[in-house]
Amino acid sequence: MTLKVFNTLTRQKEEFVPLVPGKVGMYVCGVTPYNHPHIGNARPYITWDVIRRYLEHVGYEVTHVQNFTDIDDKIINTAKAENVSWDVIANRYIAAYYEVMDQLNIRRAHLYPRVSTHIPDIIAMIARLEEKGHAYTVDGDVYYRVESFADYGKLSGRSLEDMQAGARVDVDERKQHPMDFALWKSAKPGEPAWESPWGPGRPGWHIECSVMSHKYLGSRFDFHGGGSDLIFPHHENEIAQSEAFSGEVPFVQYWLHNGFITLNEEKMSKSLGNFFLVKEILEHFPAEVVRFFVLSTHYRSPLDFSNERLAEATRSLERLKNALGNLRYLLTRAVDVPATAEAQSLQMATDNARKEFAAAMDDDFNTALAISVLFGLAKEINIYHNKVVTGLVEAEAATVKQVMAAFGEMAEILGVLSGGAGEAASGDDQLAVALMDIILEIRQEARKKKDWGTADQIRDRLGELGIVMEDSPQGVRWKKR
RNA sequence: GGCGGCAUAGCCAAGUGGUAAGGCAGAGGUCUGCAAAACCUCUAUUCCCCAGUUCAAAUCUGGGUGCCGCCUCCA
Repeated sequence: MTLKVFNTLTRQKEEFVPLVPGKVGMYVCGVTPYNHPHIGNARPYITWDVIRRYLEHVGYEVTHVQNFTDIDDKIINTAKAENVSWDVIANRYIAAYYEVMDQLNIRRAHLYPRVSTHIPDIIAMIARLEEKGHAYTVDGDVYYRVESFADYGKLSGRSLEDMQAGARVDVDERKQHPMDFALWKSAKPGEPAWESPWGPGRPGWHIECSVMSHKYLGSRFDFHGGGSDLIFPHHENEIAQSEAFSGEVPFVQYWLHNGFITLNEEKMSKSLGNFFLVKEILEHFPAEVVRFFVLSTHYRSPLDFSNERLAEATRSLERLKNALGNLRYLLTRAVDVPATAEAQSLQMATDNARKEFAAAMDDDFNTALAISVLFGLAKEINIYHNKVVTGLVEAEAATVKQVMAAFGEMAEILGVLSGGAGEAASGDDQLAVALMDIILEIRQEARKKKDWGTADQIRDRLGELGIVMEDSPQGVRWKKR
């Protein structure tokens, strides 16, 4: 099985070959921390988290770098409005970023470089670009000369002529070409500024990613990702900067871009004002459901957000949770007996699921298909569980453990159904379990006496607390919703 | 105007040449004090429309329609 990824640069799926065997370098464009992240912001990070988990699962040593654009107009404006320093805003929303992304079970990147701590590196790269004739200075501003880079437009598939024709913005007359973009912006009064050979100022937007990816991943690396709105101009400009700077081509082996989250079929964005903050969503839905919802569609497809869809994802995920619950139950009942035909059949289904799951992920990280594999395995688990519960067969320990391991492994790659493998109860849980035992005992006695009123009252009241009761011929089981 | 993407059942969604995965919702059944969960069965002769290529097309080609995105800060 070989991993294939869709490369935006070539517009086709390509076999993944790492630059250095066994290692992967990935750079993911991070946020500008001037506000709380919305669900659209979260999509790329969930996506790249799963990509990283899968790459690590198949044995790569991954270095994941993700920046924070902590110097920017929007941050400066927000700071002005609140009458605080820019770094207060940046730090506040970086903390907010970590908080919700942690809740979403997104593994932290290895490095989170910030613009403000890389000014000397940025100045050095701009100076070098100027030396090589790719940049020019006008009144303390430094611009990248797009006409000096022959491949300009190769990522977004447009030529400089096309773009001139479609230009909708007022062109700065001082620029040599309308598409020339700022590498260094001279400081206006009251703005945060750093000393430079061109006078006090701050970096333009695009240069940071070229600088930081180069510094931490080298002049060439494997993956670069972000939302598809970054293709132009941000990533196009990065290519122009990085390749002109190092002379090494291509700077990035595989460009991967995720589709947008939409709201009523329209792109969700802060500038349009149609967004849901992650922290608000997490007040109403478990983080796991949000993750599952995002992964239930291929990362390149648009994904329409709504409460209805999240509710649907909740019910859908419930099915997998129930199967996992059944598997845990089987584990408590499992005995060392020779594998029955039923156990062998489950083993086979598990082996197949593993293979199909890997095949799905190998095909450009098709999580939607991978999830369907999990549903297929859940059904097999439930069938076996039914046979055990009805006393048809005994739960065979080796098989059950094997299924648990496989199910846990797949769930772990997706980052859902945490605690996939049998986990020990914590102190609080043990107390809860003991209390539940007592309550269930009382209820069972009531049921024996056909005192349905009491039995149902207990079930209803616990139901209000989110505890679901399931009666079966073998006794009662309960779970938290 | 330029560039790119998408259109599959009530809803969501996989599927890039071999005869429509999966989930949600719905119907019937098994189990059950009732419920829940689970299992079984059913729910698209058909993949926006038209034409073409092919033994064979949801999948390829051409045309049309509709929707979305980028070209300006944006994940």
